[in-house]
Amino acid sequence: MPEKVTIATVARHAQVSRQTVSNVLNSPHLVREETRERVRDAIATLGYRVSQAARQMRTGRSKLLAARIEPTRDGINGSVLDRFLHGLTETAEAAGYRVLLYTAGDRAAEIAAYDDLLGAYDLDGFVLTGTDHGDVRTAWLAERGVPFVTFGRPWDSPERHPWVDVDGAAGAAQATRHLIGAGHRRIAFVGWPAGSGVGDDRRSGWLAALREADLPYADELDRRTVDGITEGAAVTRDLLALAEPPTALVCASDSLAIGALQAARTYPPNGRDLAVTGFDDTPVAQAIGLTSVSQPLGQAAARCIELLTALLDGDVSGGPRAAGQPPSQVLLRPSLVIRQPA
Amino acid sequence: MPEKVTIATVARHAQVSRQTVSNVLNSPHLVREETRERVRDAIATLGYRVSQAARQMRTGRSKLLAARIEPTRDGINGSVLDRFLHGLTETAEAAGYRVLLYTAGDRAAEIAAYDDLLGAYDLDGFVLTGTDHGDVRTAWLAERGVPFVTFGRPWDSPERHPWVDVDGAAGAAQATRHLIGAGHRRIAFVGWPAGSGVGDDRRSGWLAALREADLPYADELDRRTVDGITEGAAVTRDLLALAEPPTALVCASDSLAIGALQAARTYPPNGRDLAVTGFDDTPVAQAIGLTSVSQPLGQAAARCIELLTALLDGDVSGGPRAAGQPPSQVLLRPSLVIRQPA
DNA sequence: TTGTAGGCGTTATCAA
DNA sequence: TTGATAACGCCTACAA
Repeated sequence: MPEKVTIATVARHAQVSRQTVSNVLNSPHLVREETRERVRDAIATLGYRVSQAARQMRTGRSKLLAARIEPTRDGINGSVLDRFLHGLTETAEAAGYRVLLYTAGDRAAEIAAYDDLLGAYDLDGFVLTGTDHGDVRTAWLAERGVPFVTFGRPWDSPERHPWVDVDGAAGAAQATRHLIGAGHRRIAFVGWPAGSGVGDDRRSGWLAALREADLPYADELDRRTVDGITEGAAVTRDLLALAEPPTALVCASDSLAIGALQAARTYPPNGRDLAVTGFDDTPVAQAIGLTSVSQPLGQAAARCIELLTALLDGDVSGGPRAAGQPPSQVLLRPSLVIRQPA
Repeated sequence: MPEKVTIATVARHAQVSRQTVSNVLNSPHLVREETRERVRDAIATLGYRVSQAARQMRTGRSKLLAARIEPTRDGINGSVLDRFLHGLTETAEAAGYRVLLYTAGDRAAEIAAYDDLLGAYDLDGFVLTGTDHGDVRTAWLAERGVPFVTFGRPWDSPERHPWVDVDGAAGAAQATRHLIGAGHRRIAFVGWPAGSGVGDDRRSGWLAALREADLPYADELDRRTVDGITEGAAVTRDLLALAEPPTALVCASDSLAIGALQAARTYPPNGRDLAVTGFDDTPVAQAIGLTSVSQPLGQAAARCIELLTALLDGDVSGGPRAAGQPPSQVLLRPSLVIRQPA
């Protein structure tokens, strides 16, 4: 059984003191080049790796970040988080961090999870997803000076913290313009109940594009419902039954869009032609040839890590954030993936 | 700024020595009940949590498990891993473990990741996914006595290690029987190139069900291709062009099944009726009303954690596994989700 | 430029 | 039943 390789093993092997090895690791400029090389050789041949546990005890930094993995709700939108997580892990690795997973049924459980993770593993920071109005989580973390970034804007509270988000309004506007360009004049919006930051944002893009093209706003074409395939189908049947039905739909999610397509295809007696766009470019959209707004999730994840590590490096103490530098915000532009229904 | 609560703080508060607090935590039976209560009160009021880092230095156990998050390959099958990971995290939490994520482009990178994770974070164990023939990863881990479980059977090598898997043959057989029950007599199989353990397994279920029903095997109905929508469509067009085309298809994945459906719908001149079953019950299947074989992923994840923690508890030393108890294997039965195409 | 001493929070060992 | 002591591997002073 091979002996555990510590900093002492390396020191012995390279004929230097333990401290010199530590210097090579943390402040290489202090060590003479020749010595440095010798130590690096020893490290390589012995396969030494610093023990994060031991380092953490001295420095208080664990090089661990946390992210939540949600219970695949809808199933369709689930893959969004999946791709985001993958990007997060990849970028974090490059920055010398690891991502720890946690689950939480509700906000209270999530805060309990923070407490546990912080206490037991001394996490360096958090990446929160799915912000909503009056998010209690950010308040809790900010209060304790825990570094964090959110993927999603803080929708109301003026709390200032770093965040990354995708411009949903721009995405919806692109989709709407695409439909207008294809000759549509009556374009409905199917979104989520007012009050959902994300939903309202996307709706505003639809509105803006209509205005831009001098198309009138009609209240009957502005619909809200809970997310889901069946809900999307129900709303669509409603819309198609109007005296002057829309010829195209901008949907706030792929789930709604799929429902819309199904409803249109089976609308009595022989189905109805209806152009539909979705949101999130999920695998389902890809599979059925649905035009959808694609979020740059890999990029978003990378920017989250960037922001977080910047915070971490400027905040070695772990104490409250220095008031000096303002937190950064990043708004990414989505892109429209145009497809032909298969 | 609140002082950091350590075992010493608790000891002072409860008027005992540090060691007694440690005993309350790890060997409560050694401590008199009255003292125990006092210490527990102190722990609660102070909000003390043991520092995993410090504990790890003494015990060598990190309470950390690792799992790989794959780059959403196909997009469609990606969500399978997603759901598995969620189950893993949830069950691990209940067992007092946390899940650390890592990525790896290929097998070599994956082994490098093991090395890093083991060296730096001193991980307690690994959950591997997607085993294939002659998996080098399991050999590497076994050689070093690192505890691990695979989700997926070791397909050839007689290496004995704990694993959890879903009975793909049983799933394919169920799908085939369902089609037979619906009156189909010419049922094709669309799977992956021979040599893929998972693919061969699923194919064998189709074969068995045919035999069971005294249906003849026809070579021309036994197809293999790379996974993907377009590939599935191509194979299906091929099949439909046969002199005696099949009326139903059992597919080894939802991707292939989707391709098959698209090909059938657009088969000249007016499309062709074709019953299709998929595999994995992905969100896409749900969305388009595809009958598919569903894997009990949450259960699989839970069994993985069970097996792994059992290993961990019996293997405190971290050394080679005790030869005494044979590793456990778990084969779960999938279920068929029957749907009507929407 | 390199080496020595001490301590981070915990648990194992041993003594009281 | 409880308490003192040492050690896990590392890093930050400080001294040489």
